[in-house]
Amino acid sequence: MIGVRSKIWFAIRGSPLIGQGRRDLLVYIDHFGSISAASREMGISYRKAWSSIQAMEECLGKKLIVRRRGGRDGGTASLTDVAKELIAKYDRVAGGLSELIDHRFEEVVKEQGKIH
Amino acid sequence: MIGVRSKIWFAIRGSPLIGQGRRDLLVYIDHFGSISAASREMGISYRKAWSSIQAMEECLGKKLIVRRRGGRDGGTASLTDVAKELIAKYDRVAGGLSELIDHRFEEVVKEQGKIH
DNA sequence: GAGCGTTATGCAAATATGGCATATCGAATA
DNA sequence: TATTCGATATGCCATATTTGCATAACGCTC
Repeated sequence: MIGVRSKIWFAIRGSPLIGQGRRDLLVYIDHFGSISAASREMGISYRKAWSSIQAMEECLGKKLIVRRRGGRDGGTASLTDVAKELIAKYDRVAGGLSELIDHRFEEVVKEQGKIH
Repeated sequence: MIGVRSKIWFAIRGSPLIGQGRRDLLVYIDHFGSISAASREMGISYRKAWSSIQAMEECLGKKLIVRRRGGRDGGTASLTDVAKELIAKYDRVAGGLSELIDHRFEEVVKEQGKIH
């Protein structure tokens, strides 16, 4: 019935840089080679994906995506080294945390009380 | 420059029940004896505090605050046992987590890389 | 029953979010 | 060099969420 949820994100001067959703977006772009394919696979609009990338790059002040317009396939996108480093660091900080929190939660909630 | 932030909250059927902000609000109400004094001390509007309480009670289906209107002081508010139990359980799940995350973050960020 | 400060709530303004439509681009192809 | 294609890029608007303002309702005290 009652459950626990959590979010973790990097921020610069209070503005969000990257969280789980944006991290996933970067990974998808890396895998599919374009922003549009990545957003399609994730089930989000291209507009949203593009806005997320824009926000990340503006926040960090560095390019995360190499964009190429034109070509037979219309264009492609790939990650910069900075983006790959960002993903790796985020994963190392956030990794396993939700499992840890879930475990703590089970310990606490299985006790007697008015809340179940 | 770059930092890490996190949130943890309890939810019921996807809708948020309690997070750090609402937890603090309950503690302030317990301490000051009224919703209005609590919101004043927290620097939030009474409207926001009231809405938060409403949302929590509706989500959980149990009363968290005993409200009394009228009287010399205009009215008072205090916590039910359910509210106290909720605070205690939240604290035991969320307690120390931000320190743990901060520690992990320092470990990761102090390494060499393009991101500082 | 008048006064007081609280609880309670409608409503509008401000802000954030998300989708639609369309312009723009440039390598490949003919 | 002109056409084609699918991707990138972006303005605009509808919707949802958040926030604050104003005010009503309450009931104990005096």
